[in-house]
Amino acid sequence: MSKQTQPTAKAEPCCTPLVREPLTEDWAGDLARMFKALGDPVRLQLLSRVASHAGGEACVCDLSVGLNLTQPTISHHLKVLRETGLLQCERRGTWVYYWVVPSALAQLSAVLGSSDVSTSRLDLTALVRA
Amino acid sequence: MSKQTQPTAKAEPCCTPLVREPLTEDWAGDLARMFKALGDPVRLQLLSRVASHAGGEACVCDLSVGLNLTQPTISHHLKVLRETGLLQCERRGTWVYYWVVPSALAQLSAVLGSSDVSTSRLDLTALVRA
DNA sequence: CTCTTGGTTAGATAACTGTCAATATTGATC
DNA sequence: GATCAATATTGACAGTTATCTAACCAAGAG
Repeated sequence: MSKQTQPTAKAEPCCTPLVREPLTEDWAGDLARMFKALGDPVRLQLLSRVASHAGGEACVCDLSVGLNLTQPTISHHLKVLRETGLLQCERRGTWVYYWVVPSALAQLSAVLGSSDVSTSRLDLTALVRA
Repeated sequence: MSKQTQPTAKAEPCCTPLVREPLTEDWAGDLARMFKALGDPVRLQLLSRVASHAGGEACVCDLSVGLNLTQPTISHHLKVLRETGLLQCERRGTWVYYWVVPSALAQLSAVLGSSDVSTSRLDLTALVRA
C-alpha cells in the first residue's frame, strides 16, 4: 500500500529553481497532470485536510467527515492524489493514513511563483520548449 | 474584449496556505477552477509562452506556432485561461494581445507554498490578498 | 473460523472536456 | 462599399471523469 508507483514524482531536475532548464517535452505534461489533480474541489479539500491535520497525516475516516460523498468516491480522489505523487499513504492496522509529499507541492508552488525576486517575472519560462 | 468577467479572482479570505488550515468549500471551488485551467499541457505552455514573451505579452499568432493544434483550439484554451482570471487580453488593430495576471499566479503559488517557509522563499501570502 | 469495521476495486452512467470543421466577427485596406 | 487577415464562436463527436452501487479485501475481536 505504501509502495505506490509514482509516475510523476521523478527525482529529476526537480526543486532546482526551475530557471531555464531546457525542458523535456514531458514536463509540461507532468506538471499538467499534477495541476489537474488539484483541479477538483474535493481533492483540494482532501489535500488540505491531510496537510493541516495534526501530525501531518490523517486516516481516511478523518478525511471523509463533512464531505457529502460516498466512501468509494473519497477513495477514488485519494487515489488520484496518490498517483500524481502529491500524497502517500500507509496502512497501520485497520486504518490507512495519508500524508502530503511536501516536495511535490513545493515544486508546483515554485513553478507558479517568481523564483527570482529581482525580476518579479514568472518562472514559467522553463516550460517553453525548444 | 479586455473587459472580461473574472469569476474566480475575487478578494476573499484568500491565500492562506492549504497546509495551515482546511479549505472551505467555497474557496476550494474557486481554487480548483484555476488549478483545473492549469491542468492541461497546452494551456500550461500557452501561459508560459505569454509569461516569457518579450514585453510580458504576446499575440495569438505568436502563441500558436509550434503547437500542433488548430486555431479554434488555441482560442478555446486561451478563453479558459481568460475566464479563470489567469490571463487578460486586449485587441489592438487586427491582433489580440494576451498577458498574465501576476496576482492570480501568485495566489495559487501562495496556497501551495508551505507555511513554515523557514527556508528560502518569500511568503507574501498574506500580502496578495488584494 | 466467523463477524464486523475500514478501505479499495469494479462496473455503470451522466456530465464534462479537448479537438476539429464550419461559420461569424472585427478591423484594416483597397 | 468589398475584401482580406486575425480571432472568436458554434456545433458535433470522441474520450475522459466524478459519482454511485455492489462486491471485494484486510485486520481485529469474539
